Parts: sequence; structure tokens; C-alpha cells
Amino acid sequence: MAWSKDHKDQSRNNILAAAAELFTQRGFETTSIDDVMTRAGMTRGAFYSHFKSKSELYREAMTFAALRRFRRSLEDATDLASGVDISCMLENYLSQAHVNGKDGCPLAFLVTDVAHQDPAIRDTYTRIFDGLAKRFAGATDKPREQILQTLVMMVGGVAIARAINDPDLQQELLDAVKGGLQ
Amino acid sequence: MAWSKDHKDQSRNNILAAAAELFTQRGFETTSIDDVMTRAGMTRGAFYSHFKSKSELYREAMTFAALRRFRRSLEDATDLASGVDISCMLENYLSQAHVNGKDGCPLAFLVTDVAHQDPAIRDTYTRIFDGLAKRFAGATDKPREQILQTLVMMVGGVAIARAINDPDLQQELLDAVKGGLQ
DNA sequence: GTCTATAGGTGGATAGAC
DNA sequence: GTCTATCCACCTATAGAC
Repeated sequence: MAWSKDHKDQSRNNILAAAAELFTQRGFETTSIDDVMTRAGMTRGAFYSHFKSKSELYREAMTFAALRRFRRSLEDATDLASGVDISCMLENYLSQAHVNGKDGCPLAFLVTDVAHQDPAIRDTYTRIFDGLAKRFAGATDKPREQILQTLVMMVGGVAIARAINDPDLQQELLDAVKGGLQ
Repeated sequence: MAWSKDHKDQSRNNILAAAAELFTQRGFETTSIDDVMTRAGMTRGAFYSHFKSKSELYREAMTFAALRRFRRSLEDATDLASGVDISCMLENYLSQAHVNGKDGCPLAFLVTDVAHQDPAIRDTYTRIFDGLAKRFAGATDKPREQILQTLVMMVGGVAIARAINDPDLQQELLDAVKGGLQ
């Protein structure tokens, strides 16, 4: 049935959006399936007809969040006249709005959380990171080593800024990273 | 009594050493007080005569791990003739032995784990990070912005390397960071 | 496909004996 | 100071009704 199929897709998408937000904000262990399903407007029992485990949900939510962020970032930084503006993407990524916002980059928001999880989850993280490095390589003529350095600065900068509790030091850190990437 | 005091100090130190290792390896939520106390050779009931909560233990274990790592790092990189060798410290920090070893730098191993915890824990992380930046400032004549960039590259590089599941990409990443810091 | 109910297990923190 | 025993809350995953 077409209606049933659409409804299931819609439910699945709601679950993924809720999971992406909660996992990036609070990490794997602190986020319960109940939290995710309540935010998606359903109860816990409905979960297992969409995903077979919490680990699978985490993996799909990471990919969902990364794709959505990448797509929005391209939209914001793309002008019909001048094409993609790299410095606009940097400004956006290294902003307080990103660091303290709701739909953060999973590479930065979950980096040590992922390191503590099972191999399948680390594989997913690896694919997202490597995919991003390859896209950057296709978009510029910089050597791969420099692309990796840039990614480390961006991801590391946002991750550390999130851990730090002092707003001034947080801003100083983000500015330092921006300064190093001009 | 002196004997009793020594014994308590010894127990406390055993708990901190066990907690430092388990927290950095597995994070706050996945490590239970029972795990820590078992590794320290005691039972869970004895815990609360040393620390008042799991959060307090986590904070003290972070400081313990950071101080121990800093001290060892200085020892390894210090030669009586030539003084402190910065490139030796970098090589050590950005090594597979550090990334895959047991007593890692909490700034790198716990960066998003800390971001998910309470303000007192984030304060402790902030103090450790800021203290390290100030020590670097006292040891070189580099501007503070460059010191922050270096810390982001080191901490971010190790954190991402730990999340990545592909040994080749992991090594490539560590090499790229080393290349950027020469 | 979604619901309620429950099985089966873990963990933080406390109480009281020694 | 350390032990055993326990309270109470929470979690993943499954079973079965609708």
C-alpha cells in the first residue's frame, strides 16, 4: 500500500531527526531509546519495527546528521553568481551558533563518544570523515596532507570549544582556529 | 594514626589510577564505580569514604591523568645537556602508542565525553586546557594564538585518530598533524 | 505499525556489621 | 575503612493485543 509505505517512511524520518539531535547533544549512553521515541511522537515499542538495535540507530543518525549538515552548509555558502564560498563555510562551522546549537556536526560533537563504541559505529565515523576529505580534495587543488590538517583544526576546534565552560576562552579558541585557516 | 593515614592515601591513589585508566578508555557512562573499585582491589561499598560522587571521582581522575602524563612527557623529552626537546614531545603525543595505549591524555580521550557532563566537570577540563596553554606560553616565545592552534591540532588529531577504525588512515592523519607542526 | 506490559539486567548511592 | 546487603531508578529488548 502506498499510504502505509509513506507513513512508515515518515515515522522513520522523525525517529532519525530526533535521534540525530539527542545523540549529538548528549552522546550514546545518556540518550535512551525512550527519549528518542518520545521526541519523535511514539512509544518505545514501535522502535524495533524500524531499527534492529540502538547501535544501528546511532549509525544511521550520524549519517543523517552529517548529510543534512553538509547539504545545508553548501546551500548557505553557495551564490548563483560566485559559486561556493569556502570562507563562508569556515565562518559557519566555527561559529558559536554551531558550537552551542542543536544540529551539530557529528564528527566534532561525537568524536570521543564514537571512540568508545563498537567497530561498526567507528566504521561509520571513518566513512563520513574519509568521504568529507575526498570531497574537499575534489573541490580544491590543495594537497591531501593540508586537507587533513584543515579537517583536524575544524573538527578539533569545535569539539574542544564544546568541552570548555568559559565563553571567552571558547571564543578565543574559535578565533584562533579561524586565524590559522585563512 | 600514621599507619591508617598512609593506608587511606594508598587506597585513594589506587582508586584514582584505576579510574583514570577506565574513564579515558571507556568514558563516564560506560565505566561503573564497581568496575573502578574492582580494578583497585576493593568493593563498591568502600568508595564513598573516599569520594562523594561519581562526578567528583571523574574530575579528580582527569586531573590525576593530566598531571601524570605531563610529568612523564617532560621526563622523556628532557636531556640534561640540551634541556626540553619540543619535537620529542610532539612525536610522543602523536604516536600510535599514545593513541592506542592505556594512559592517554584526557584532553583528547575525553573531549566530547566532557562536553556531555555537568558544569563542574567542564570547569575541570577548562582549567587543565588553560593551564597547559599557559605553560606552553611560558616555555616559548610564540604568540598565544599560535599556541592555541597547536593545542587544537594535537588534541584534535589524537581524538579523531582514536575514533577512526582504519589503521592506515589513522597513521596518515597523525603524520599530517606532525607535518603541520614542524 | 503502534501500543501496553514485562522480562531481565545494571548502576548510583546508602545502611549497618565488623 | 572496608565489607555485605539492599533500595530504587533506569535501560534494552521482546511478547502479545489491536
